[in-house]
Amino acid sequence: MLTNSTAFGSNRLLNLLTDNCRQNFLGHCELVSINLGEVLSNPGDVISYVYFPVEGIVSWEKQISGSPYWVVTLIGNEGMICISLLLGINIRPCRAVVQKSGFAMRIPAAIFTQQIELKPALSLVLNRYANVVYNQALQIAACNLFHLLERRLARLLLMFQHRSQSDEIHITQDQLAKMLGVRRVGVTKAAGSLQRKNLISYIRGSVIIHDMNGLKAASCVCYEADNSTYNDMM
Amino acid sequence: MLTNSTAFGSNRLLNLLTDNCRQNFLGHCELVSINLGEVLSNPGDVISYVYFPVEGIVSWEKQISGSPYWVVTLIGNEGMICISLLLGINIRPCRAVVQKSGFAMRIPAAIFTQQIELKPALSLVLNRYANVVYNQALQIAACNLFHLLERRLARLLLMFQHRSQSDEIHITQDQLAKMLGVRRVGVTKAAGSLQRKNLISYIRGSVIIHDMNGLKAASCVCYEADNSTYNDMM
DNA sequence: TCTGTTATGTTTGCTAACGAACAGACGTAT
DNA sequence: ATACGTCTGTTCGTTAGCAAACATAACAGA
Repeated sequence: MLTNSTAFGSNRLLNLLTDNCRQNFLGHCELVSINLGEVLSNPGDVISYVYFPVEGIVSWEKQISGSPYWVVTLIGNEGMICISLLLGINIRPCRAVVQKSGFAMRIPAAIFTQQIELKPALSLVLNRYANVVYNQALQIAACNLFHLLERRLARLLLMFQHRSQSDEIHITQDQLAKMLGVRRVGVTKAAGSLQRKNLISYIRGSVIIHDMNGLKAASCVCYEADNSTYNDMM
Repeated sequence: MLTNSTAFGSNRLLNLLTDNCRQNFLGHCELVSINLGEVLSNPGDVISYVYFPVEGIVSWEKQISGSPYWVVTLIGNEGMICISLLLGINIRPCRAVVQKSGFAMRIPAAIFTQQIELKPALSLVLNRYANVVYNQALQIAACNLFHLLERRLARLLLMFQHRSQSDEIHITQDQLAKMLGVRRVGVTKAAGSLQRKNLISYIRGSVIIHDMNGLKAASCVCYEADNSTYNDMM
């Protein structure tokens, strides 16, 4: 039983609960390490565990017939995987892949469902988060429709930074391209442009953010919009 | 008190309830006419009523800062407006505009919340629909990212047809363009192409679908994908 | 019938992003 | 050291869709 999570960081959703409620919930959780490349969720699978990251980053990826996977959002210690269980749906809708190693609290699906029913405070918090997730989906839908690649790339980099609290992101242009649903060449061009503006620099497999405010200005409104939605709701 | 809704058509979500449960729920509803252009929901407003269309079509529209409104989905008698109340969120996230006149059952927000808590069967059905709505959002996000305008237009026309059970759609190219988040000229071009393939024809303010199967083939996978999601879940 | 408004058609030039292919630079393992 | 795989840079030709402007056609009301 885990009573102290500070040694591994903590999950911001669970932090919104009262100490009592959180401790009780954590008693049903297990701390697991999540490792780069690990797949926590496969679309169509029955949900066995719900994850609350406390460190590291997980990508939430959608695939539609005839197209590759692309990243809907990144999930760090501000969120959870997967919310659909809140609605009583026990089938995973998306793929979740670890993009930065770390740790997560995980809880068996059945116990999670039980806890939701027992603890109104818990479902209150998580319902609000579910609403954030829906709004994020609408935001990225609009973003895909209206915003240029360079801005979308800037947005994605900021999302990484925000969730890792680090200015260095270990990722290749090819991976970024797949996340954004575009060609690698497109990312090379956009990243080159951001570098020329002295906002970022990169070498083989890692991107360094030099000017966060500049990058915010170069990104689309969606980064700030998502953050606002989260802060307003939670 | 409404005990018989057949005279006005019915709502497919409510039809999934047992007769008893539905009759009881409808007792709290009021049948109202919804008229072309009427705005049922404005983003940011407090939710006063929840609507269950029984006839007609409502568009669910999102706006992000710096860009115009575009249509996330169309809602007919297969759906409801707005689901966020299911999660206890009483602020409207999107704009809802009547695109085809008809009727809807409406229920005050407070009573709706009460009913949800009282009737597990009701919340079961609506939770499933909420999941459909989330998946639709992901689908349109991918659609905006990967699919060509002509296919997206075909998709939208099929969505209209499906919800109105009519091959004639009263709408201008300019309105279709706004819905899709593109220029009117783009729609003129795409619609011209669909017409040349003998799938549709159109005159001043109305589009007629001549070959539904051909139009399905010309549309993107998203139309069928959304229908499958709905049918699998409900 | 005339006139103003709305809907559709078409053009020109431009840009973002695509697909495909290739070259060089950097690591790492043998 | 060499060889191989991976990552990044660059090119060429193509296309979808943008922005703006203008032309035609249909309808509605005075």
